[in-house]
Amino acid sequence: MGKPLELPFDPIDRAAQIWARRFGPSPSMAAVTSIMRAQQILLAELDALLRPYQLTFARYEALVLLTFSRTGSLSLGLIGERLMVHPTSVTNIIGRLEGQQLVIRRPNPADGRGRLAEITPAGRDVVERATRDLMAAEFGLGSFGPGQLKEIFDLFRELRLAAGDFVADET
Amino acid sequence: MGKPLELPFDPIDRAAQIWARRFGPSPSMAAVTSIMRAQQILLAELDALLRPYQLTFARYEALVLLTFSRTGSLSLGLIGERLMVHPTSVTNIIGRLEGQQLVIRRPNPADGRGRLAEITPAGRDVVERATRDLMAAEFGLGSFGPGQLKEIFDLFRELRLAAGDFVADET
DNA sequence: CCCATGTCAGGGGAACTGACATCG
DNA sequence: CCGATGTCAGTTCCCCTGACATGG
Repeated sequence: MGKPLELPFDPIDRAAQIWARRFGPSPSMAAVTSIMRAQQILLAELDALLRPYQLTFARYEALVLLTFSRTGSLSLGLIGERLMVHPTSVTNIIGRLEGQQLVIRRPNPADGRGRLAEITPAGRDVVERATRDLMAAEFGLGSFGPGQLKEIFDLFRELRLAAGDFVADET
Repeated sequence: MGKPLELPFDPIDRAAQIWARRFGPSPSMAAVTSIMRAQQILLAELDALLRPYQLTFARYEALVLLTFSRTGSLSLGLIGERLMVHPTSVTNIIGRLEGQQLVIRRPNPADGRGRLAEITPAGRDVVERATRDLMAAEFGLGSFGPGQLKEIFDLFRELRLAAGDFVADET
């Protein structure tokens, strides 16, 4: 994780002030910068928590998704769709998980072109333990209360909706 | 940018529901996943806006920081501190900007070990034009109102503070 | 001598493009 | 034949570790 810098001021807030004098106020600029930094902090923390299991957050997400399926197996295309990652990234992620024996690739009986990724018992075990650690660490969001967490989710749900990730259904 | 998937449901929300049945409710999980996705969407959009100028967001930030300094030049160490990036990443970023003639490296008169990165007129010109584009696009956050932007900033300011990026001073 | 600054080499991980074999 | 599914090769990018030369 990025070492504590302990600057005597908020660098993003300071940049926003100079920015306002130079280009005019732009609340979006401060907001987007803080989102970038927050993601960086969180990803570093999650990856550190997952390192003992030789997992990255992306690979962890794929494993969890597999445990959610009834048969423990999903086609690669569907995995990419749910996790919103590029097809070649799915190939890469599943390939690494297979190398770790946490997943095996099987032909898709329902479609000769496709292949299924199936989680192994070892994979289930790793998910179980890693999940315990992540939940204990509150996914790096321990500084927030339940209300704030919902606030974050709701705010970004709008953004994801506007970006076309999904179409609205539930209110 | 990731093509619009247009799923008929919110994949993160669905995962959160299954998660709750499996491991118990974890609002942090849904929140952190949505932050990751939001950052991915925003970064893709910013990079697309900056592509005509051959810039990434990281390089753009460095250029902007240089325009903020009185002399148009800063030591590499200070750049890394303000942008919160690793020293070797600073070397890389400045090296690329130098290759694009947007920056030049000069010896630091105040410290024989150090070097200054100084923005060139071409660099200032690119910042000017890129900034116009980014502001017109509201940094990808056009779906938010001013109140929501401040909300985002304030929420993540807490997180950055907790992570030790800086120490509180201003209210 | 110790430490700070910056550089280089190298590895890991992820994203994307383009091309391709395979099969529906 | 057209199109979807995965894969592979190759590129870019960012992050980090370790080693190092240089100078305070």
